[in-house]
Amino acid sequence: MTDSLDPERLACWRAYIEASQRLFTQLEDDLRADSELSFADYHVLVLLSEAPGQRLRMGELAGRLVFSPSRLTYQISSMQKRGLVARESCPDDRRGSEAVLTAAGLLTLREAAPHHRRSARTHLIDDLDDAEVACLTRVFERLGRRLRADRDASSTPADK
Amino acid sequence: MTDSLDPERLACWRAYIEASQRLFTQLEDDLRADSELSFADYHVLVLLSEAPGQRLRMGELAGRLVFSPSRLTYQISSMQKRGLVARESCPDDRRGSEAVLTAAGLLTLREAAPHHRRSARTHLIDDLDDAEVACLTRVFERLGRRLRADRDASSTPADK
DNA sequence: ACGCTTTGGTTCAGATTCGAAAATCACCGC
DNA sequence: GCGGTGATTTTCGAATCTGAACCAAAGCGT
Repeated sequence: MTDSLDPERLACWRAYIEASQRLFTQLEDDLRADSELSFADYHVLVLLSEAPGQRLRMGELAGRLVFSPSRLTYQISSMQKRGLVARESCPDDRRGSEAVLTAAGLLTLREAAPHHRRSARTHLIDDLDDAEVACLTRVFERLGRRLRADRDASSTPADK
Repeated sequence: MTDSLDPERLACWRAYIEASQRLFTQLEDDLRADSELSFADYHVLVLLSEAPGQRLRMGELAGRLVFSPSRLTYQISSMQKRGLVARESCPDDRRGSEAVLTAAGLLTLREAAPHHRRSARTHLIDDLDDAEVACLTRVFERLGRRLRADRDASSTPADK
């Protein structure tokens, strides 16, 4: 009762949820249509390609992808089988390992990128005016920061 | 090259993708923490509870949930096992069947709703000012309409 | 009424995902 | 240096999801 949403905000919430789910599935479909990559595959390739040395620790990658640890293991194994990434054990910390982008992976990414960008643009980006871009950026960067903080806080219960 | 995104829009895109993924997983976790429902379960219950007669055709449900047909079958079967919904064959069209909300399902929904609303509010909604709500609503309703239209168009290739 | 195509749903096999427990190694104080 | 504690990743089993094949009923033309 006391915590019901007013109609405007309820409509906002629902529109966001539904459209986002549609958009994510559409992006998946597009990506699979003109490359051999899933959205997750693509995202991994992008992150690695931008990382120094084109390599990242598993934990770091999982954090940025918002993947559970076990999902990341499966994901990387799958990409490893297809030759897109390699797994190397970390020199500094022998507990950890890191994913490294291969030449084939980079090539695949360069191949897929234009298609994906086009897909992102036609489905959402080109349809936004400057004010909307500014608004979305502000909202979602704030949201991302907060959710990241929440997660860190709950994993580190250094409270009180 | 010619289709690269300017930095503002790239940042916008990435912030949206990452924050949304975080938000969706957070909502799942919250929901599971204080009820026995997944986000999909909850969504099904909401749609049924608002439908006339608290019943919906499978196809209709699949369309609104953005689920593949087989996924919906699985989803409903699972909820049926738990007594949240019942399956009845449609009188008008004997091919079809419809999902009906049970008393237990309605009760479960009423139980879970306040928690979920609270979660939606603390993670996103309460953090938005009125202008942002208006902006998001406008953007995502437009996006939803367009994606729905795209999908209908591709399934009905009544072109030319 | 009879074939043919289409539509609404399900089933099945296989791929993907998750959570929990285990394995591996690092770090710290003694 | 040794045992305890913590961090990082993998393994394992169960749950979920997908696409393709399938079935039964409806629609349509003849």
